[in-house]
Amino acid sequence: MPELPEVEVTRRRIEPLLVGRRIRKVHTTEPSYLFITPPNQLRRSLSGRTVGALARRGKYLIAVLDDGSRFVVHRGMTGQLFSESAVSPRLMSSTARSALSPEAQQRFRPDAHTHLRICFEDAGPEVLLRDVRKFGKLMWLRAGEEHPRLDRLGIDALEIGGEVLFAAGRKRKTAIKNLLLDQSVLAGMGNIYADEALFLTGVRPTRAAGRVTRRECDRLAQTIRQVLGRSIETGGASIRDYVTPDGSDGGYQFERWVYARKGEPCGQCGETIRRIVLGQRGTHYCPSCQK
DNA sequence: ATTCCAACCTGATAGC
DNA sequence: TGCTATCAGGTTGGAA
Repeated sequence: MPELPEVEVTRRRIEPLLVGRRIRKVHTTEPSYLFITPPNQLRRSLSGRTVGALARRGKYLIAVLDDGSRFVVHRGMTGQLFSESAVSPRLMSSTARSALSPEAQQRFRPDAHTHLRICFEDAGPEVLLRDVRKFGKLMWLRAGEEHPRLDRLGIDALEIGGEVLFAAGRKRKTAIKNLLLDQSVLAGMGNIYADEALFLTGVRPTRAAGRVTRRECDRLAQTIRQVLGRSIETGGASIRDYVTPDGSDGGYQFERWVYARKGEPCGQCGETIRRIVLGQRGTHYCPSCQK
């Protein structure tokens, strides 16, 4: 679910719900693929701490705690981070929803997919993490501790320039789309925005990275920054599971040109949008606009 | 060094 | 209605 814009919007909006608050207690589910730091250790490490700041690196959210340790969250494909008071149909499964009265649907109830509940000393709302597929990652790092997942990240996609992109693509045979999704090159890029940026630059996703010219890299980098920035402005893309911390939807799904538009006419030329699989990811493009 | 691809997990939906 | 196949916004790690 969450690519850079969704993570950044979440960071900005959940920051006031975390920073300066002292954690009283943390509830978790049982150990699973989701927990890099075992849940019992996570509960122990977070309890009693006050959140000092909330940062973002690529698709990772990093809460810096008052003892210098860090709580790191990656939301994978379906991770949702939100306030106890959030209201959204996306926060429960459709089967669960259909069994409830309309009034009951308005109130979020922690379910089996709610893997983290952070309760605070003050009377304010809890902060929750829900992740149906458990592709997300939660870890706690002591002060100064490093981790390869963070160390491997390349330049933040909001800061990308044409020269870096061009340099990364030299002598690479892989498709330009795959290069854009490589987090060690461009931290934060994800499937939607890779497809959208390539469409707006007129470059076909299958083109070998080494065959993208310097000039195209300049335009591609600029387009990437624009697309990501615009999505942040609209609150991110709510195509499936993504909601902002208060439960409201983002708006970027209404602005996309090609992503999940297979079979629809291209908004620029009318040609039919195609879907192929590239690097195991659904990839969408206009065969006429993208060379 | 680079590229490919199975695996992690659950739910929604399209098609028959 | 029900069953089956396909699809989903991500990342890792190991094989080729």
